Amino acid sequence: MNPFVTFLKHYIDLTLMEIESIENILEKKSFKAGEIVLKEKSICKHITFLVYGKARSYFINHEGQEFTWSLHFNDKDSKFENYFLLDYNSFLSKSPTHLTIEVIEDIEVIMLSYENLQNFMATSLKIATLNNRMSEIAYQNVHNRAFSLLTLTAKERYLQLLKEEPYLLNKFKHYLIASYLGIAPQSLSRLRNEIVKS
Amino acid sequence: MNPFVTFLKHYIDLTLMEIESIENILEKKSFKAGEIVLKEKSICKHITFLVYGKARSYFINHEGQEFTWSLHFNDKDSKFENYFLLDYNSFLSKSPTHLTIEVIEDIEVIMLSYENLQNFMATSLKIATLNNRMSEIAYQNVHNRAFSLLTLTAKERYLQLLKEEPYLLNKFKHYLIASYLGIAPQSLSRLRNEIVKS
DNA sequence: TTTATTTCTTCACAAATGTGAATGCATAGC
DNA sequence: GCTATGCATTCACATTTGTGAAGAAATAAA
Repeated sequence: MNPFVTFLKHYIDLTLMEIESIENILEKKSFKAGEIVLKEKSICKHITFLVYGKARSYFINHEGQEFTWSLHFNDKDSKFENYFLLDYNSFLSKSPTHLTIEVIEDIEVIMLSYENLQNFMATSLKIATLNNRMSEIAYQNVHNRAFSLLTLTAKERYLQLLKEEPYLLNKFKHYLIASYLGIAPQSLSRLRNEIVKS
Repeated sequence: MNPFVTFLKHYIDLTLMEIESIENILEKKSFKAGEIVLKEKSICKHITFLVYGKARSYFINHEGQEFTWSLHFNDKDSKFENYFLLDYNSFLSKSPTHLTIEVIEDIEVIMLSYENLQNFMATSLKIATLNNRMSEIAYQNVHNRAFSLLTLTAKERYLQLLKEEPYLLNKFKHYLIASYLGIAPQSLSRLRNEIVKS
């Protein structure tokens, strides 16, 4: 079965007919390391589900500094947000995205276009509910992210990461982890050093 | 007409019958300055629409420090998030909230319970779509908040506030603005001073 | 108006984080 | 096994932001 459909079935019961309809509108695609899946200022027109490989999304500020928004991979540790290569904001409002999504290790993805999703939702309340549920989960993720950034120091954010997604440290370069935490790589080194000593 | 219904009509067309059904499940309520509308660790069971007055939601960390999550009021300048006194996160997942919502100036609100909303959505695709749309907007707000916190310095966040919601400075005490920006009141003073001089 | 209370600002100093350079370490390619 | 390259760490120093205390300004109370 299509891996994206398998994923969906964790969230909703689907009949065989529904599964077939969904599979008909999904598109499989591959990207090589270094390729750009979504480009800043473009409009995010697909929900892109990651089947294997690694990617990251990042934001570039006016000084050219990069800030990692999320890290993507698909394995037993993956959380909801790790599977999806998209800017929900741009996708929903058709506004130009601030994010760039870049492939770190060759990936295979399954894409679902905005139009196909809308058409499909119009025919099925069940799918509309699923979409609802997915945007709720996306909401909770970004809510937690904002909370951490507002209320925690860099050290506390690193300790939180150690506790809640320690596997990231093996999967991604430390300078990406640092950028994900919103700090300089040197600061991450310093924090790691302090924590080992204490 | 019920002010909440008036608000909803900016987002969706409603028949007279739908309006009547909605008005039947809405509840008007008042709170005095200093009262708590939503308490930390409780579950947020209502969408609470602010008709008049002022309130704020905040988070308390393990050291007792308060961080203002949002500021609430209802006038010509209000943005979507200013109208609603709720923790969408807790509301959607029925998890205990980390937020406290406190009245700053006597308020009147209109409350819609989770159960009533669910029942209503089940009978009307239109309302389900509206709910969808509202959670999308909520998503975009929190996304922007997280983006600012990740990529901007305190000074840049203050300049952004000056540009995008300058009216907050007249409506709320500066120590609340500071806490909303995630900085100490003294740091806000310093930034204001620097900006005047430059 | 006078006084009391709260908020805002300023200052000096402390703590956290950023920055650039130097070094060490690991890995890939030769 | 050797070398080149990229990454991680460490250090010294700069910058930003936090903190506590004091005074000024605004607001509320008397």
